[in-house]
Amino acid sequence: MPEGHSIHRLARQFTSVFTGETLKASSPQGRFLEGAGRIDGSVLTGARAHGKQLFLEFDNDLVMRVHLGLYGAWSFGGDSRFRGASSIGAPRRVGERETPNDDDGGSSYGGPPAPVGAVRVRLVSKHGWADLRGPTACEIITQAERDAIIAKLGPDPLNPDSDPARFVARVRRTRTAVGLSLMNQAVIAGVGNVYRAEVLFRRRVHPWLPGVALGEVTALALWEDLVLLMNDGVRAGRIVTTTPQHRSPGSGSSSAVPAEDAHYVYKRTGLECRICGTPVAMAEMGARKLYWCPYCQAD
DNA sequence: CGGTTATGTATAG
DNA sequence: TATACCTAACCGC
Repeated sequence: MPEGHSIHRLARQFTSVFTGETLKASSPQGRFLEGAGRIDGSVLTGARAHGKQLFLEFDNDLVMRVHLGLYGAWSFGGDSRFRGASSIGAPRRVGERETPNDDDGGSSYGGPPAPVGAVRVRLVSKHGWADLRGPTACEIITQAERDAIIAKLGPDPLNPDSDPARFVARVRRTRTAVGLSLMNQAVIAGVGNVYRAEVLFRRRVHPWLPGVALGEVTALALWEDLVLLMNDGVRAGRIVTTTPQHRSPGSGSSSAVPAEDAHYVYKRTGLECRICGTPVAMAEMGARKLYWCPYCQAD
């Protein structure tokens, strides 16, 4: 999936290319005909993200809520305003970055192409288009319903208004393993399986440590590191958690780091830890694969 | 071409 | 805990 950084990139993309535009909405796949009809012809007034939830807001006071789930993705195309990422969502390879727009970048735009694959929703302005495939959730809701959904989520490290103390108190109140709480969107919103494994490694926290045994300083350090990592993810369009001294020489900005150098432990089972050389371990936690270094993250 | 896999979550039992 | 959801890339045959 798309962890929180991808959803915030989408909010930014929709804000920059579609806000203020009248949108034609359709469902080529046919599974969102009614919902598309309720926003068809409306003006997008804004887009925002909280955790992995994307909210597109329209001038008829309706809100389109999208959750990409495990394999949802948006693709974009259009005139020169649409230059940049043409696809944001489910990555298909480790360390993958978003696919660049291979359009010629000219100002010509003759309308969207024939839909390819199962397009749940297609939004079209006079400048470009957006296609949504494979979301786990896509629905039209009211602003009150949107507020209720956000209220149930924990603080989002990518939201500057988030209160770190809420996360610190919540994670330390329960005996639940820290590795599980990081995946609980009611505890902290936007963290997924990659950021979970990587931030625990970077802060040298044993994944099975009960929350009550996590020090306040360490809990805050997890939060602060996620703020750093996820904001970098928003900038780069991919998850890179390694620092330059732990990568092969020569790679510059995080967007240029080779995929095999992007992570410390995620999907590196059996490979040597970049710090100590111990083979990286893997186990199931919360029905997801968890990766960690048994030496650097000893309990 | 079929089986596997995935950065996720809801629901059933 | 298990399964369903439902999409596309990758891998081995």
